[in-house]
Amino acid sequence: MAKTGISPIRTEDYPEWYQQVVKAADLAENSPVRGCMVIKPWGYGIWENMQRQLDEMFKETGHENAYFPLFIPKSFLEKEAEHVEGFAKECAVVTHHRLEPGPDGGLVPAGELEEPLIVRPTSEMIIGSMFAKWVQSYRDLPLKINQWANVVRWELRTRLFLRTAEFLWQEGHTVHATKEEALEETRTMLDVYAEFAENHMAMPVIKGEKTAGERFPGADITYSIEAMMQDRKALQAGTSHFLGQNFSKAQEIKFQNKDGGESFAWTTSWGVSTRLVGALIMTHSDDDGLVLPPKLAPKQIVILPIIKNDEERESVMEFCRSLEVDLKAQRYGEDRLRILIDDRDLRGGEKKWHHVKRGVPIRVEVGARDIAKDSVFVGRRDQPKSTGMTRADFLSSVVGTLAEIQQGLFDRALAMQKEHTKTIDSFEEFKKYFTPKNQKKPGIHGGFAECFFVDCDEVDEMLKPLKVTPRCIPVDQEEASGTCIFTGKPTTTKGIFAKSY
RNA sequence: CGGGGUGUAGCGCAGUCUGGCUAGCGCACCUGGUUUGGGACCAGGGGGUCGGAGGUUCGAAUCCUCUCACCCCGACCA
Repeated sequence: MAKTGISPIRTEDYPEWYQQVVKAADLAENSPVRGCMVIKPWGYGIWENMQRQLDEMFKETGHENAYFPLFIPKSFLEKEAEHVEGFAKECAVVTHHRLEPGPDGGLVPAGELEEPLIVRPTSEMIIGSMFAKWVQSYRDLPLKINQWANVVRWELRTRLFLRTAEFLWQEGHTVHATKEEALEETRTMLDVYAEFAENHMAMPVIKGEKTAGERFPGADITYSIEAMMQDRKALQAGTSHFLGQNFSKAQEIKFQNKDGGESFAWTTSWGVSTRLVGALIMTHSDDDGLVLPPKLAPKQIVILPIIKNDEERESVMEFCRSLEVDLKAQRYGEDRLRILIDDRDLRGGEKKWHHVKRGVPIRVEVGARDIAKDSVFVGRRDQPKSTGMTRADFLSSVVGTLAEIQQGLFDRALAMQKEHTKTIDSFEEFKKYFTPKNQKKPGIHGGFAECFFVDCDEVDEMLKPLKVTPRCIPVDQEEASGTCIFTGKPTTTKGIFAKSY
């Protein structure tokens, strides 16, 4: 049997496979602080590419970046009732501002704060308080702000990238004069996220509206993009909220309109987080480790010099450096090609596996034999075999190859999503779909179920024992009517159901 | 926060039930050599006081008490 880069493999133990991929690819590790992770250079490099590409899309849709404080006065959070209820249980609270030597050595908190500060779990309240000052007239609208920040949600159970107590994200916050405009903004940003997921991450997603039970605390409408991971579970990869006037009323974000009257504004918020890195891992990676879509790979091509002895060292390195120069002169998408020459003093096989496990899309091996023929030996992460080709052919085809890999990853993921999405018309069939064959060792089962349903508490209760949740009500669906498979009531709503992260 | 489990070298583990040689093994690491188009081999070497505190004992990784951390399953969640 062929040796795999990762053990266990996906079908043996998916959660453990995930952890091993993160480790083998050197993306992140647990920190001394419970639930918090250290993002290592290779993992952070992926995030930086996501940031840069998303940021550009935000700017193109008329947003500006700003930065607001990490701390939120407790009283601010208390203003919007649903919002408080949603986040209160997972807030980190700062109550002191000084440490003093204690009686038994060590340090003890001193200087109690008059009002405790909350470490932001999200910034609607602190940003809204500033927006209230910034918005006076209809001429100040729309106000479209984004911030790149860290937030803290004191989760009980964490997993690297997928759910950590502290995570990095962007949060967009906008203010509009009319409901229609705010709704349009909410949907525009949902489209931006879907576009980023599909065209940059090569991850197919379903755009849809959240059910009442899954809505953001304080929102009137929450939209999300949902992706299928390789274990067929759903991952919410981004959300866009229409907040109605709930927050503007709680925070007095109001403006004078054209006829001199005063109106409450309409607000939105939307965000994606470092969870996307987790999504990327679980969408594309295989039993040999990480597989990266070229658009997001920190290095798209690694050049591996094969040096047998000191005599040939200089000529091989010379060839590699000139290859690097010629590659860097080319662009894939907006970016110059990102190249690494790995000249570490390691054995060839070991070095190759290092980059396989880290998901580098293309490896180029260059030894004296290749140089004599003016050729290179090229390996693709998405294919098992390497092939020799002339240096010129490689240089002229490489950008096309990257595009082909990017598209191939998307196609493969889409095929997987389609294969495991099933239309289901009875609760019996639904239960069967989501019940693993072997209860003790569930393994990979189920997928997405597409069903007619009525969004109500009764359905939520029926779903609980199955550990299945409504993921979303897809926005791109044809009008049709049917019967709710849970309640038997007539309905025109179709939803996607799945087990989820 | 409820149920279960685990803490022994950087990582993975054995030893704990039945207390007793200098606390072992694999991988990784360092040195020397042989190798080198593929995740090497041989030899030598460094590194741990057994999660923490207290207790029992002539003697504790091993027994007792307390405590901390992590993992899995629930509940909660981007």
